[in-house]
Amino acid sequence: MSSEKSCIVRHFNYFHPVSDEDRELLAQLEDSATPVRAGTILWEEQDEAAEFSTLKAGWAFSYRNLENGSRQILDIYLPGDIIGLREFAFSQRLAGVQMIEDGEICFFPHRNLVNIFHRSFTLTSILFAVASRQQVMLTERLVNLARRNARQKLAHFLLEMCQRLKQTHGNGCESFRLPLSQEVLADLLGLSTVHVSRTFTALSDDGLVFRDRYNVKIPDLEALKQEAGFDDRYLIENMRPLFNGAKA
Amino acid sequence: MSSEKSCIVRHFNYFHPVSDEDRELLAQLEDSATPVRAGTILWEEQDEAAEFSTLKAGWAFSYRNLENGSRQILDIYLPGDIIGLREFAFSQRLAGVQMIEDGEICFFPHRNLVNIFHRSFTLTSILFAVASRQQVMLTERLVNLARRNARQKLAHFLLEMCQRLKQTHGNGCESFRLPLSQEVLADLLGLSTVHVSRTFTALSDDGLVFRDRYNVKIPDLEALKQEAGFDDRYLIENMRPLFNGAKA
DNA sequence: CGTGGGGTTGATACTCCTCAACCCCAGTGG
DNA sequence: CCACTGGGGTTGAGGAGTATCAACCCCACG
Repeated sequence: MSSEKSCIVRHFNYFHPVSDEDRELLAQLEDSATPVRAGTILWEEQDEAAEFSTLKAGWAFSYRNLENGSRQILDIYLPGDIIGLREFAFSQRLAGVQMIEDGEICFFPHRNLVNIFHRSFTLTSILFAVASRQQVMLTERLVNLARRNARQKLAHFLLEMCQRLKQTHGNGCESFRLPLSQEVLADLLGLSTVHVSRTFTALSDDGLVFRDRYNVKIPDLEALKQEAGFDDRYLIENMRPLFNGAKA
Repeated sequence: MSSEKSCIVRHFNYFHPVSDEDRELLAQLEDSATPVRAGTILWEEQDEAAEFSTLKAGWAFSYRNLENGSRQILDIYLPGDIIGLREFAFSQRLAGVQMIEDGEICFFPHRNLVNIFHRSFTLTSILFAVASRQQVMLTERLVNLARRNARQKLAHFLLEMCQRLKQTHGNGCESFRLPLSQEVLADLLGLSTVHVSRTFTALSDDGLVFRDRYNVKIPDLEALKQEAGFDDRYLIENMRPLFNGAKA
């Protein structure tokens, strides 16, 4: 299971078991994994968009550069995540993607996606679920950016990350590694780096979050959830009922 | 074409021509249109999610209510739009939906979506494209909320709406109807109603936007696009290349 | 003719930004 | 082994942008 041939299967299995046949189909359609160094830009805005990719190892993020020189980070991608589904209906990239750490990625041409639609009902449903989940996460981030103050934004983001890490890598939330500089956090949360720093010290003064380099400690999870207005339901999808009722 | 039997086909045709066979399939799977009054709540957060719906007539919006009493509006839906795709992988609604004006909607059970995956490759691809487009629009709104000031937020939103209206209903942008109160605009843009009012008067003083009740006039489109940092590429999807290359 | 929803305007307060100085530390070359 | 350098982070002072509260206006509607 850990040395899975396909990049994507591990991620898919989280949604629904993948048959051997489907597993074979996936392996056949995706390109082989290639290593990428930290800082590498996988693609930039306005590049041609003809494939998506899956992260086999390492972290990455997608971003938009604005007219005024600022940058908005849109997603953080963890190992197993699918990158670039967004542009399926477009011929150009609408956001750039950059590696945060060394890693490995597989490319998967859009036209092969269409092959999946032809050949596997299960994989199609899973892909749709992945897109659905991404949209829901985006929605939650939108609310976070629009309606919460710096303290809540930061707390909410940390909780989202530790929940995601828990789901896919089994870490706990009390203490986890978060290899993001305060600049990245600022661009992610729509804040200045200065204010991110201040917010961390404020949260630390209140005993809610302790950050040392890339290590984050959350001693009282419930207290922080309260502070952030965090409700993890948006990260807990469940598509089994759909499958159960629909085979007929 | 205007008196289309299916709610959804008109929307789909915008992405790719729909065959008679597919047209029949859709008609068969969706429930019949039912009229709904302005203000009706189609569903609320945490309701069971087992279907999505298509707007045949009227405007609607989706929203999230926050702990602190504020409300964030997530999307504005126009006639022809699909509502609730977001929750495909979830068993609960994550956002409520309310009608802005009298209209008509069709419901479409999730499990029928799965039937489409089984039976029509073209419709599956279009559905995926619709999800893709929705995600892209959400992304652009996220950037708008996170990185722009009130003036730009409002300008950007007005431009997005008039572009969408142009695409689906053939209006021009110089003058169009926008049946949204300043309270709705505030909840949409993450502002207070007071500041929305001030921003309108500021834009009007500068000759960029004139609003009278629900009518909006934009005398100089280019000037406003400049002001807002608006680039319409995110609204102009194009999935034809995909189809052309993938049939084999 | 009163009532209420929607919008405008003014005064004040708070959140977060910007600029600038400074610190810490790891890596590099002499 | 030490001095230099640069990236990342912290702290302070001042200012921009937007929120909040409150009063008021307008007008459609019963």
